Amino acid sequence: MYSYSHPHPAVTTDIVIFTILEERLQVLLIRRAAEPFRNSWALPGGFVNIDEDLETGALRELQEETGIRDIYLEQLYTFGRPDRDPRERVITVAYYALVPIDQLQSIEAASDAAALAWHPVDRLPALAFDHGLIIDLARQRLAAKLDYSTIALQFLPRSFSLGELQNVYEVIAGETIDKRNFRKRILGAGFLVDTGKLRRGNRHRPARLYRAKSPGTLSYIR
Amino acid sequence: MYSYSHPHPAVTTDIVIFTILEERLQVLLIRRAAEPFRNSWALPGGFVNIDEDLETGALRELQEETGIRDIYLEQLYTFGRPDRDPRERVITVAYYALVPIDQLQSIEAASDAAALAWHPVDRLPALAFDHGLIIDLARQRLAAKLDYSTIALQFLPRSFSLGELQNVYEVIAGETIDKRNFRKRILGAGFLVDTGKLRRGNRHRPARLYRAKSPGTLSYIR
DNA sequence: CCAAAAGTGTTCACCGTACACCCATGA
DNA sequence: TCATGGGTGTACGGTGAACACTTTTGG
Repeated sequence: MYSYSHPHPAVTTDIVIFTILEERLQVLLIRRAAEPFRNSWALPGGFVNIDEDLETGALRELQEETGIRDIYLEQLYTFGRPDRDPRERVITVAYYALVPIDQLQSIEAASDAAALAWHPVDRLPALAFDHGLIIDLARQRLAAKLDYSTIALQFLPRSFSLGELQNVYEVIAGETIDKRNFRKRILGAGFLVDTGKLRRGNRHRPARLYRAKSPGTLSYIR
Repeated sequence: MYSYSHPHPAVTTDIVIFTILEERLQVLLIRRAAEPFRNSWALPGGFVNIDEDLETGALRELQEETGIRDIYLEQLYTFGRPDRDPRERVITVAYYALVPIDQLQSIEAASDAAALAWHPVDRLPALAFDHGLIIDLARQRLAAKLDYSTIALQFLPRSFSLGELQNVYEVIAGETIDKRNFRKRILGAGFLVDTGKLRRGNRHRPARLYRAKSPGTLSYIR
């Protein structure tokens, strides 16, 4: 069954990095400096080291190319069409990651690439390889997970208002939600706790701040 | 980013092949003839050819090792811990497949391996590599998909009774279901059509036979 | 005082769940 | 005639959806 005689393909990880910026779901892309697809936009990613776990490799690429650390990361799907890279056989294990909106500044600071930019997922430029497919699948997965998990919390700082959380839902689902129903559903689910604090300083009524009951952990609903 | 200098890992596909047999969810395993894990049971699978799509490779392994063709196949997850194979770095793209109960006989006939056997998922023998983890994840995915898709139909012949379908649900979920509620829910979902035929020849009242409205296609509910 | 977001309840339709008996057949 | 699975309806509680006004603040 197993032998050493087979030619081995290259294996990479690519990461679809989402955030919410300017009321839109956006993806972090890197402009390619080399052929093929020179000057096209592409997902951050790269080769998996020979002694490195797949997820570790994805985290390393994330850190090296964008400076991002300690964020939610999940394996998405593995893409392996033989013709997806014109140079050699490259199989890519795609991941997706979510960046909290309060950590956006730190990205440009830490990354050596000035070629990084956020792009709204509904207005993507021409993309290298099959990265368009990958982003599309990631978007579907993210939208599906909104309904039955606490994944939306990964976009927000430790404490946040219900209005901010509702905004995350609306932007990803692409539709507005009734405020009263949303609050009933979210508070009824029981994974938020009231911090007792208020967000003041806006020119309107202050919002109660909540935090996740188990921060960092993904919970499932129903 | 991409270069030819990196050492490339081996890439395999492994397939968790499910069926329902003797009122139990079972997995098809192959007894290993070679080291490592000689004489342990393992998932069918093998190397991806260098010019072959991942799914094509999985289908080919399925055919070669078990004789099975034309069944439901879906990518599950990619496992890549550096130590998962003691010989060299092997990344495996795991798939799962569902064999209809009316195709079980054809398997032993077509496979050259007398070392193939069905094992109930809740009574598995010692398994090679991380194949225990893979089966466990596949089982979770299958159980989850029961609730929101028509995947259960993949275990049944073209036409089947509601009792047979209910049995599939019960065996996979591991719990009994109220018959009237089940029938209301399934028929209400609208993806079955009455064939008008009856299954006779048992020593009890004949059952109406149904078939999928779109056979082969997976539909989603809600 | 005004603009802007926060906060709050009720009604109704629908759906999942609990629950028990008769039917048709072959042996 | 009897054992076996097939087939059927109703009542109830919970949940998701629709819907509008008052509150609090900063400028």
